[in-house]
Amino acid sequence: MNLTAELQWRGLLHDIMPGTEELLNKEPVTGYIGFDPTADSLHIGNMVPVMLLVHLQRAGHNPIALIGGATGMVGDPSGKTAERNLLDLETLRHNLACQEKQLRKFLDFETTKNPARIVNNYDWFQHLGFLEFIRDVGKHITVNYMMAKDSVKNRLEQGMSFTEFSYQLIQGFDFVHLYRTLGVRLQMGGSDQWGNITTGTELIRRMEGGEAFAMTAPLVKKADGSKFGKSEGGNVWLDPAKTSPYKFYQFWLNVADEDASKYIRIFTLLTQQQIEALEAEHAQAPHLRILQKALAADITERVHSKDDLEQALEASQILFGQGTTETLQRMQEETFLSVFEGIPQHQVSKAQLSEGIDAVTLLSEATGVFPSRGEARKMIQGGGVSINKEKLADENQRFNTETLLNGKYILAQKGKKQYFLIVAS
RNA sequence: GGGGAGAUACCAGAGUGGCCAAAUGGGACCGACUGUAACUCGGUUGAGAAAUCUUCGGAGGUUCGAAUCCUCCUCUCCCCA
Repeated sequence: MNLTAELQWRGLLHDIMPGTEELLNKEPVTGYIGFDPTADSLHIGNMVPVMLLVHLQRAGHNPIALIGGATGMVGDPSGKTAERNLLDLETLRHNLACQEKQLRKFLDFETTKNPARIVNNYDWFQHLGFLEFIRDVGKHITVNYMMAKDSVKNRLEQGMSFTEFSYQLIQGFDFVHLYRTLGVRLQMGGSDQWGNITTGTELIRRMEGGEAFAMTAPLVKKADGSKFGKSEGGNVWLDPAKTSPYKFYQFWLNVADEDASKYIRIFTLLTQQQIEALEAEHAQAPHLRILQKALAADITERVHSKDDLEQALEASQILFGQGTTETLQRMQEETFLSVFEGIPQHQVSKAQLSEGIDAVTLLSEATGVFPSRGEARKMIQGGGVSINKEKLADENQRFNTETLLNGKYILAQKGKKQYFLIVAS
């Protein structure tokens, strides 16, 4: 199956420039996608462009991931309703390094045939002077053309700085530079990047008399129309320090059926046959969440590791399976810790505990699980709190060292899904 | 440069001297149902056991009493030039 057909059935194809498909079918093409260093980790939304590169490489083409050391200094106005804050250089550099490390996990840099590459546009922008740039690049694009882009048009009312206005030229010149130096003829990205990408192909036509192509993936949304990639705590990050593998796994496990079908196509490399088989199986017994489990397992293993996946599975089993106070008590400390590695931890002093402590104080003042006593009390009264998997009926119930699992831990639970580990020390 | 409108809790948005810890909607969290769903329904959403205390852009003031009135400051938006 060729690349465009593959992307098509996976729901990864939104817009494609005429001639792109023909080019891809004819010869190996070098294509790139830019990543914006706004944070020190990629999040799952960034996995869409990552998958585009993965598919590009699997189809025998040459993928390049561009990290935006220069573009990150300016700030992409696409999809933004207000002017962005600039990042300082140090943050930027740190973010770039972190993202690069993550990108390396998904692409094959070792193959001799069509190895992936990473480039940083700061490398070619740092020595390019402003006069030189507006003379050599800016001369080829009219302000009228630039204003017609949605990213600019949408901001005309509220205003936008010259800095952000010029963003598309910077990104457009990346394309020119890569066209010249590495023979890049394709740029991909999210659908919000279409405007920036076409400024690039336009520049290539005018500056080089060359032809370059574009392809974008749709913006991923949830079935209910809300934004994809957020969980209670905010973004779902690839960095295990920001989103633990357990939480990461749980995020995917909890997606709606409709979304699971969609996401498994987008984020995994399972074949159409495999996916359809899973869907058929899922339809037989939706409560087993076959699709969600397959999706969560596949992506957790690829983003983190097999070990991380196994621990996430084990933790999920204990937390949501038949886990009782007894099973918790029987667990070895080592297993216990590895299972609960990803959940938030709070400290309590052993001395305080051995004197005996009531539930409200334990969960608020002593540990900070709840920000105030009132909130802890209300939640307990509402039947929303469990200790060591046992529902707390009385806010005045007292605890002491007897409560500790393995002589050290208390497992607190707010609602069904939010766990907190209280460590006595 | 001229004229006008406004700033209220996570967001939107009422309230224009006491009955206001502040309507209503959304969001968030909890509960019931369920598939660790969706839908629906119920509860909670400044702190405190309570008395009470701290909140309505900021600083002062008037008043027995201020989100509400006055003064100054900061910021935002709209219209005209």
